[in-house]
Amino acid sequence: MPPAPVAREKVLEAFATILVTQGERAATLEAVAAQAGVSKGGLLYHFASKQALVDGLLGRLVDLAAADVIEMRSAPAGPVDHFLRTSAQSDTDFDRVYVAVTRLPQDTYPQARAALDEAHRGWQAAVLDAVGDPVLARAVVLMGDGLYLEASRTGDWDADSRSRRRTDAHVDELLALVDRISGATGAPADGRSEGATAG
Amino acid sequence: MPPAPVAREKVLEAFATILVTQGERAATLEAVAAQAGVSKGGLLYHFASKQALVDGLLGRLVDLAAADVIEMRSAPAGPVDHFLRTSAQSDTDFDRVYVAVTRLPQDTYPQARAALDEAHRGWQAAVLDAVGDPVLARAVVLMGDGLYLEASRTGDWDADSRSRRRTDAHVDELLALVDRISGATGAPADGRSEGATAG
DNA sequence: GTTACTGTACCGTCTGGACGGGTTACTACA
DNA sequence: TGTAGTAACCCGTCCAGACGGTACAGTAAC
Repeated sequence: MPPAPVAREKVLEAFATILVTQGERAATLEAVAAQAGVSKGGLLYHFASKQALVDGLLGRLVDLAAADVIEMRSAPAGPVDHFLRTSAQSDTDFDRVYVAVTRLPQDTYPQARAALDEAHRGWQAAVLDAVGDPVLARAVVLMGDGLYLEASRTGDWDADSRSRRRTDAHVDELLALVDRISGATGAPADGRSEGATAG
Repeated sequence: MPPAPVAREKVLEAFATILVTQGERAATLEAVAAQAGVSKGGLLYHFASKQALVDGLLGRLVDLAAADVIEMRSAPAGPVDHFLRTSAQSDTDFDRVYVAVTRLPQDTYPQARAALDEAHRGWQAAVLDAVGDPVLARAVVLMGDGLYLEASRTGDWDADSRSRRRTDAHVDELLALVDRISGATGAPADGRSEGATAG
């Protein structure tokens, strides 16, 4: 086997990072290559065009989203806890890629919208199974999106998460709120959403 | 008085529209001028540089945000109703400008983050006054952001809002949910958030 | 005469993409 | 063991076009 294509992963990661921190404008092939520590020619070897680069990022998103839903459903503290807690983070691969795709123009890349919708369907279904009520499930998913947006505003995308604890406390309160509602509205189907909310 | 500077408004509106529909990349001076029906020279007459154009958009955002908070606080159905309902829309000036600024790279334009934060503070305060509970207020504002993100994904930015009714129904359910919680948690301070939620 | 533009022409820089190398890892055959 | 071949991986450079911005001459309303 020839040398493992290490550049491909690095390029995708760099693309997402630049999209999030500096925006679509700054995400040029050269800038991405430089961030990845790869030459421009090396980048173009793996992704023959910018469209191919975007497609690669979208593929990565659907993979990570599928993995995230599986992780959600088997999370010890329940899907809701896992979902909201990770939504508030900004230091994992998945968060970075998700927000990166959010920054892409949805009109120019219709597949970006499709990928985001697919991720949402997975979340929605998992949360619904946990809380029972469709309206509450929708509210939870919306709050998750709000947390993503908040995290993307607040920044901290490469710093070593100094403000994590503060954000986590806020999420704890939200989880407690969801627990109260879900307890009052109807019995949860299977998700143990009251496990580790640290009241 | 010489002819009113009508081009200035059109340029700002065009800038926001292109940012939302086609992204930061496509928002070149020439493209903005063309979308506004103005010559490039005419655009540069009002905004001497791209930075000035961005500043103009940010100024417009803070103005519209301030007006929106006032409108919220005097809305017949209460601040929460007004907030969530307008968050789900995508056909008003304010929504377009808000999402447009969201699309700007926050690292490159720090004032964009400041403007967005200012808007959030206004919303948060108004919602808090209405629902009483800080955690619930935070949840509502997060849901509003989620609705903005959803609207920016779903599109409908220049179509004449065919799917408005469907979206509105979903918001009705969310408002009913918020009413139930706010009733159970504590008495609202002054906002009549149970007025027109169409239960 | 000032304000509010239109229109064209131009400059320096950056961008996506093409292209021609070059290195590494593995296989084929003797 | 040697050695030739192949293919995946990656580098560095080049170019036409687009970009932000400048300049300037002209037009029309007030």
